[in-house]
Amino acid sequence: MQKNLEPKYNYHQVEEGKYDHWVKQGYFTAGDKSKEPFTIVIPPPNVTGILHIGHAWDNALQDIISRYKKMRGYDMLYLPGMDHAGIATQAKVDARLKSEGISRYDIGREKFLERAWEWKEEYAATIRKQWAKLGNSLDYTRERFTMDEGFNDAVKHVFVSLYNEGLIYRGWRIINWDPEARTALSNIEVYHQNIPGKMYYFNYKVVETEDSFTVATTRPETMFGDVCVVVNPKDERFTHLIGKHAINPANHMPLPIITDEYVDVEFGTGAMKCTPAHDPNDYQIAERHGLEKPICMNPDGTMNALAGKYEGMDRYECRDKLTSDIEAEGNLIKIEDIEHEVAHSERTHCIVEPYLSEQWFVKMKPLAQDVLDHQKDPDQHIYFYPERFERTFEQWLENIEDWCISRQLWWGHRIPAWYHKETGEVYVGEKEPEDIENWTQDEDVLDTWFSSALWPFATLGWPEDTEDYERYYPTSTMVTGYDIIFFWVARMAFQARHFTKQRPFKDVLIHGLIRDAKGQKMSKSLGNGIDPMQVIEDYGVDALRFFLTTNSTPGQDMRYIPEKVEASWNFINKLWNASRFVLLNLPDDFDPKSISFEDLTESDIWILNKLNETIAHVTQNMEKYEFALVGNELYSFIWEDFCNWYVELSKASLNSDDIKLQKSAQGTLYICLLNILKLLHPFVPFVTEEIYQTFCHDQESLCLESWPEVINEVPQIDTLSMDRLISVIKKIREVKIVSHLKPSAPLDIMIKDLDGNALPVDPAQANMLQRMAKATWLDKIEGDLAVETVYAGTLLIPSEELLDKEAEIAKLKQEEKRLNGELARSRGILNNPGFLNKAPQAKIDEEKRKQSDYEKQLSAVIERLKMLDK
RNA sequence: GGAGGCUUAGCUCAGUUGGGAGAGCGCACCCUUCACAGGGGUGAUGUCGCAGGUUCGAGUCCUGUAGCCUCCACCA
Repeated sequence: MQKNLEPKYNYHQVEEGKYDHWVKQGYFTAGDKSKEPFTIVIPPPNVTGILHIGHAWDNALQDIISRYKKMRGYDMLYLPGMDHAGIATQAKVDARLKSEGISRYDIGREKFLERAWEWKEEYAATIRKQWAKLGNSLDYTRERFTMDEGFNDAVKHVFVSLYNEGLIYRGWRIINWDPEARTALSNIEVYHQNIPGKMYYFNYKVVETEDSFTVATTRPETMFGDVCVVVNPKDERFTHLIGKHAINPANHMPLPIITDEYVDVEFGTGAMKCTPAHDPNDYQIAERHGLEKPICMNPDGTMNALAGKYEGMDRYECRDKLTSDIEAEGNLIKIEDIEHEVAHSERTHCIVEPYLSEQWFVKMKPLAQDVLDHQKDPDQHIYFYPERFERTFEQWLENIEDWCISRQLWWGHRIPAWYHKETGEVYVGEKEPEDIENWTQDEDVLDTWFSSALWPFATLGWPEDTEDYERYYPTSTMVTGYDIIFFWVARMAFQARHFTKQRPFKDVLIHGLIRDAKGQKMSKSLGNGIDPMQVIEDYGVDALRFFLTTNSTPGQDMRYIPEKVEASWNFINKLWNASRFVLLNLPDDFDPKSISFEDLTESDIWILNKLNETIAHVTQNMEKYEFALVGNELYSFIWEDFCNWYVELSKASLNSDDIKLQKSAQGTLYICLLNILKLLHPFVPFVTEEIYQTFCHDQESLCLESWPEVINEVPQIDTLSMDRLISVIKKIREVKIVSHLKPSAPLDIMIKDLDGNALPVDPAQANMLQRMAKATWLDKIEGDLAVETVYAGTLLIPSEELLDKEAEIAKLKQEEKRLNGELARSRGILNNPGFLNKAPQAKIDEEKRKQSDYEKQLSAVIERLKMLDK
């Protein structure tokens, strides 16, 4: 059944058709009840567009864990799905409508939603294609969407329950208002950016006296919503004015002058204007003093009737006009250029307006506290990798404020609240009121993250008590970026805690952001984004996956560097060629069952021990999500130990006439390759499957193989003698270069230990020396091309005729210097009573051995130098 | 104003309980029958940001400090 691999690694050909086949065969479908479940839910991508390279990274990590766990014998569920992404998708659909010359208001809510669903279907199809390209081992029989029927029920259930428990309420609060999207935002949907601005100083005249004083503001347009002027009660500069009134320079209305501890005497002029409807601090002051909270702006950021002649003007236009009008009246004192932190909308990037409005909120303190309390329970603790993000997570929960969950959008879960048309009574329920004609439903929808927060359990059928929910929940590992710990991870944590009484996942593996080669964040405006589909086109998906998952440590950002993707490609190419070598050297009737561990050569045993070591280390690090370490170890085992050493060494056996030698090399090559394929499969599933299919295999697919375990039949050896051989070979190569000999020039050698005794070389070793270094072993030095090597040291002595004397002396001097340095260090330690008293005995012995080796090597070097001096 | 990360070879980064500084790429020189020239071989290159401390011993632990970066935070 055996066939050979194509001479060239062609990733297009290798990847072709495999994924569809895997899906069709049901390899990714969970449900084997005989096994223990392991669950990963995909962080649902937004249906706003296509996947970017950050998704490719995120998914590659999940897929590696999934494939690994499946091989480890788990009933693996990797659950796919997508997020409706309320505000983002609505903006995209709006833009599409705009390109057709219409607005959503022209077509109305129903029609708009139809268009949004069209959009969703279109992009969902694209995303599925991209998942396929990436090779994600997703169970499509369980795919979910945050607005599918079951999910809608879950959302309603959660909303109604929290409302009935008093954990959701509706009220007037200062919220972040996005005037462009015309919706409320939660605190974490805004970001603060330091931008240049101006501080305006205005003259306020006092009504009752001839006094006047200065008030500073950055937002003059809000002066139409001012209700008072506030000073600190302890501020003696203003004591005589307290209780009097000042004229608002904007509208000439008198404002009471009051006191409040909040005012900072040091800041500004010490006198602060108070706009309760447009500033959260001012709102607090107004609450304390029982003041009105007039709103002076419209939802679109224009001024309302309160602004008088400025009504209808944009907020910034009003700011300028008003300022010049005040200046004309002689009440502008100065304008200062300043830099300040201003809140911007994450979505539209416009400046967010603190705005008094009636919204729905989740009362967060008790929910957050519940999570924090359970972090103390090891069985309910959510473990972050790396651990430091636990602090980020917990500190955020400790300082949490109520969550504004209503959004003035159409695309999303409509709030299940109705208002009675006559009585104004509020009804909240999963089903609409029976006498629906008397009620009006709340126009708003819920924050997207309100539904995303239910993802790990609602996707499994909750609130129904389904079989999947019973079996696969709580989930095992969540993989996501540090940028959405607050948006998503924390919210899943408290919703899960509250509704399922469990943590939503045991582990959270955090990764960073992927940046461009210069370290800049990828963004549309910079045009420095990398399309993963293009990378796959250029290098193949396996190279992309290997690059993405082995080049960074957990939680750390990574740069996209094309040369590193190329390096990954080269590695895969190396694997391909090594596999070709193995296949070319296995006989047609090769039977893995005939492999015997009885007649292995020293080099066979050496590489199999290396393999065992690799299996053990890789498995340990896979469990710790240390994929970069795994990558490094596999890379050096495969390229260095297996390809550069063992494959070359094996040629001696393969080409010999001894059937036993041939067989043991063949068996060893087979075992190594099979295990290499298994170890690499989670990282590079396509190429490993292609190779696996090409030679004798037990399973119909590598996807069904089990993870390698340490092979106990391999004889344990001290690898010292192979290491000795390797160091001798390296030395011979070195002396040939120093002596300007061709690598292929034959050389006779004698090997001595440090005490000058000739070491025996067995026929196998002689064979290897012949093969790897074109050297033969001699009983004694004779002829022109003879060298002797001193093992365990680094000295290799070519005969005089061979060598470049100058170069040899220079090299020996350098060696002498190094050895003296090492000896000084070694003696220093061994003369230190502290070391002798406190260090472990093994360390002391090791150091003594080193010292004696150094001494022997040094005397050999010195002796050699003396000889050359003659 | 809080919190965290980074600083190791020319570049990008590893370095898992403290015990002789690593990889990839790049660089120099050599090598094309025998899996692979997108390959093989040999080699050069580091005051591990700086200063203290703990320790017999610190790239690794502690304290301080500089530079770069990120997150959180309501200062008019």
